[in-house]
Amino acid sequence: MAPDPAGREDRRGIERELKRGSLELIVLHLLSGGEAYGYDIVTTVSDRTHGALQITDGTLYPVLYRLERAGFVDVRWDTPTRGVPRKYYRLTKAGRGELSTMKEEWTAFATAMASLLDDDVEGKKWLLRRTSSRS
Amino acid sequence: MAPDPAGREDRRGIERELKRGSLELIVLHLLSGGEAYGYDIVTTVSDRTHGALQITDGTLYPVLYRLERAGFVDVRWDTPTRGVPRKYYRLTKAGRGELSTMKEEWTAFATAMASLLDDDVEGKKWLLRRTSSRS
DNA sequence: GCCAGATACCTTGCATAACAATATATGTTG
DNA sequence: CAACATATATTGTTATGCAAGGTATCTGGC
Repeated sequence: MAPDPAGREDRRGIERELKRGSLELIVLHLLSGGEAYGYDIVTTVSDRTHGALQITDGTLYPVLYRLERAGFVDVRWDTPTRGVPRKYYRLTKAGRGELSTMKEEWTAFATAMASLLDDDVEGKKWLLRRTSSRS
Repeated sequence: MAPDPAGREDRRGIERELKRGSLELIVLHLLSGGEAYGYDIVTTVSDRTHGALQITDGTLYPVLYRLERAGFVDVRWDTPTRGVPRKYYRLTKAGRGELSTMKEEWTAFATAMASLLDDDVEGKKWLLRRTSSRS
């Protein structure tokens, strides 16, 4: 809305990179609650995460297209006589399988990261491969 | 070590994408335990995560270069009369600040993801923006 | 009727980063 | 001296998030 209040666009956050590979999982997960259309998903993601996660429509539509191509979602056009046409997406069986797989992969990754970061690196030393014994 | 036991390399995993933006954090974190050189970091990452996280040297060196350029690490060449020359990296003050920032960003992201995925999406319905009251 | 803004979809081009492949040089071992 | 491990570096490929632009419909104000 606001055209960027103050200089915050320079916060070249890593967030953009973090989303990589997570968006498909997010969309698949949200669709497991029933069919939905693109514009709704955009706002719902921001909603459910209280703004912590945000995606733009320019990002989402390619994601949906990828999911459709891969056979993970089915598409249905809703073109009412009155009202803007909407494209509804619904999980397929393969989509549920993929959701399950991606969830596991994400959890494994997050777990590995968390254990790495929680690690007290101060105490531990490096592998200390020695080329010559300096003893 | 094992040159890929069975057909698993076709698992065009999302893992590659998940690492996006996390590697710098990982490297900074590991360096907080003291100086280290590139080759060592590669094996240490795999080591500390029990193989769950792996990076190649072709990936790491650009990361280190980026960190150096940004002023987050200092570099020191070690060229012994005997032995392969090594390039040692050490966190700068700015590097510690960045580490702290990235850690927070990563945690915020992971938390948002976790809460989203743990969410019982079945029960919740979509925002249900209605164009016309169908009552 | 007309204009502004919200809704809803779609596409193009750019920047970034992970990685395979490749190259170089040194050290070690048989 | 050949083979392998150590150690650093670069190039080209590829994937994807996103800004920026576009189209079309509906609603409300005047």
